[in-house]
Amino acid sequence: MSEIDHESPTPVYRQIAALIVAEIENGALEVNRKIPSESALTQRFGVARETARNAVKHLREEGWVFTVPQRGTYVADRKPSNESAADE
Amino acid sequence: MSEIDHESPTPVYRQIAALIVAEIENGALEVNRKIPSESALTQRFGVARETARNAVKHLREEGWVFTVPQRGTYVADRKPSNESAADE
DNA sequence: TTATATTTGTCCGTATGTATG
DNA sequence: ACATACATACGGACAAATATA
Repeated sequence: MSEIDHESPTPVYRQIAALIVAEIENGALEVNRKIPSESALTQRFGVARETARNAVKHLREEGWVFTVPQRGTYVADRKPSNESAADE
Repeated sequence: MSEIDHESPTPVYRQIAALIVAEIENGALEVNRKIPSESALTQRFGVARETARNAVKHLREEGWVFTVPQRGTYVADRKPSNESAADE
């Protein structure tokens, strides 16, 4: 029951990115919390890993998340913060 | 089984365009859905690719479809709509 | 130390579809 | 009808760092 429409003019990776943004905005994904891993997104949306990576890359470029190599990708805080965070 | 008449005074690309318009109007091709690719039209109507491209171009100019670079050509919506679009 | 699992990083190749010459 | 280029999407593979056992 993927929410992904492969026939849409909107690229699949953009659709996934939009869904994640929605979860960030509605609070399902909190600041400094990990978002689902690439392989998790791959399974959840039934897409190739490259597509999941592309979605995350897009979110990164738009400032929604930041990625820590070999650790994961976390929801970015747009507001000033005094703590490092991103540990778990 | 091509519905194309090469002897007709109507250019082949216009005939193809008309057939696609008919499919849009009878609902076979829905709004925001992809229309057949250029190569698909090429095979289906047994014409050169340039001819297929020309048909699509004609449809675009008449507002029946819109093309998203590197993605495909889609049936346009003539009515005002607050498209979900999947954000930005 | 070793082993395993997870996660991101980085390559390879293939296919489709459009854009252009 | 040909070739090239680019964006998107899929599939696979291996490496490196991290975490746990």
